[in-house]
Amino acid sequence: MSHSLSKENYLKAIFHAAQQIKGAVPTTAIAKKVGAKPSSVTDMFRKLSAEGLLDYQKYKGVSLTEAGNKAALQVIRKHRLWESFLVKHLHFNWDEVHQVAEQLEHIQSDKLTNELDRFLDFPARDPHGDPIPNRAGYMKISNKMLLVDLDVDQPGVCVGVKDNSSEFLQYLNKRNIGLGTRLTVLHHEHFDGSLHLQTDTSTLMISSKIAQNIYVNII
Amino acid sequence: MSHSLSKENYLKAIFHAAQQIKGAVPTTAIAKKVGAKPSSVTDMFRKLSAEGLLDYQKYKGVSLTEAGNKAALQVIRKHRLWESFLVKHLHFNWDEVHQVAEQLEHIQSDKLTNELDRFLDFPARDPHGDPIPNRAGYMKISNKMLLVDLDVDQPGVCVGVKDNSSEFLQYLNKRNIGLGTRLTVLHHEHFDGSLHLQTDTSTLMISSKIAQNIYVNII
DNA sequence: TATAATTTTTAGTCTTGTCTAAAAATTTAT
DNA sequence: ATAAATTTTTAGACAAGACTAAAAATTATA
Repeated sequence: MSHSLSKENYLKAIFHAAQQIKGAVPTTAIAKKVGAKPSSVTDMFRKLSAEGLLDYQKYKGVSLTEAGNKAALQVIRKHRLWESFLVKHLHFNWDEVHQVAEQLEHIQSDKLTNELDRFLDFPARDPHGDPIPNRAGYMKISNKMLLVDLDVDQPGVCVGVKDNSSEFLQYLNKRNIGLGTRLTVLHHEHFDGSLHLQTDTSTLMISSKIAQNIYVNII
Repeated sequence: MSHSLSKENYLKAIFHAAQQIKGAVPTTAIAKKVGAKPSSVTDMFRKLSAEGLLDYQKYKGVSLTEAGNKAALQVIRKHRLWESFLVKHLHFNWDEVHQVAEQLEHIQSDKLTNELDRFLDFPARDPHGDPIPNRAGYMKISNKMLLVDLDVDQPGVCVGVKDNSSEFLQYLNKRNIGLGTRLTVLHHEHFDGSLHLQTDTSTLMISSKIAQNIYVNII
């Protein structure tokens, strides 16, 4: 019932990739996510497939079986709970938690995970706004949209980010954008796609690339 | 500066063994502790020696270098801090923490370790009464003694255990013996070495073997 | 102090997870 | 529809950490 660190990383990567892509997840997509060569990924696809965690068809790609999906969600649950703990109790910033949570997510102890969940008072979301699966593996999907798709003059609130890299998060820190920040798009620049924003405290300009990595909900 | 999980386990095992034995630590002692065959231990001795963490002399055994000692203490620090966290905040009993702490002690993040230490308010001892090294690796040695060596009618207080196995700790739970329990030896049975004890709430009899695994301080 | 018993090391093998280089399949472009 | 480009797989190798079996060194015994 328990999988190696490496296998858990593959399952997690496949889970995340499957949410962005339509059909089966191709070898190269996972190679990029886990930082391995495609040939290594093929090997691992075969192993996980033999364990009943993946459906794998040569040259087509993979998808998670129900068992694989469940395993991936448990890893994601742990990752997000630990991130929450680090920010809430250990003075970590949202741009510092990822690297440590990548380690902590592999600790095997149901009691630890569930007690941590209780200790944090069963948080619904992690410090990046991502939903935390409950102990049954259930995670509600939210109907958030990308800032770049928000209509002009339609007020929104930042509820998450697509890119969790510390570079991106630190950029947002500098611009005073975080979870809960209210934003209104004042103007879309046709020429380069950049956006002029109004926040509660100031106006600012951000590039289209940035706006493609910020999730908002309409208020 | 950072070592593999397996290497950290060897360093820790050597540290603990060195405290019980006089001179160099022999291959077999470590084989037992880490659960590996002596030939594997020899291999690892060589590797750690090449990294400057051990002094190794063929057929003689090993001792920790200053670097090795420091590395071992950092692992022990993390182990004991995590045990403290599990008991204090996550409803773990002292007989349940070891297995999980064995995993958590390998997480690499100085910020995590030091913030955890602060969060716990810089505890001096873990749930078994063992001292926790500070961030500089300094750990004060205590002048505790074994219960079996306590004089008759000399009141003492339980300050730790030598055997951390859950079997032993659960045995103590059943007998209502824990950290802080006050004990007085009423009588030493000559025939089998067993002890008759007086606690605050009752009198009980324990075997010599048990008394050899309980540390006490004189009150 | 020889000889026996034990401990330690050596030599060779295995598994996991990775790699490179080359072959095969698929997709894209002409 | 065929050639070119890309993706994926195969084949063979390697490092870490462990194992078994056998050899060598040490320690204990008679």
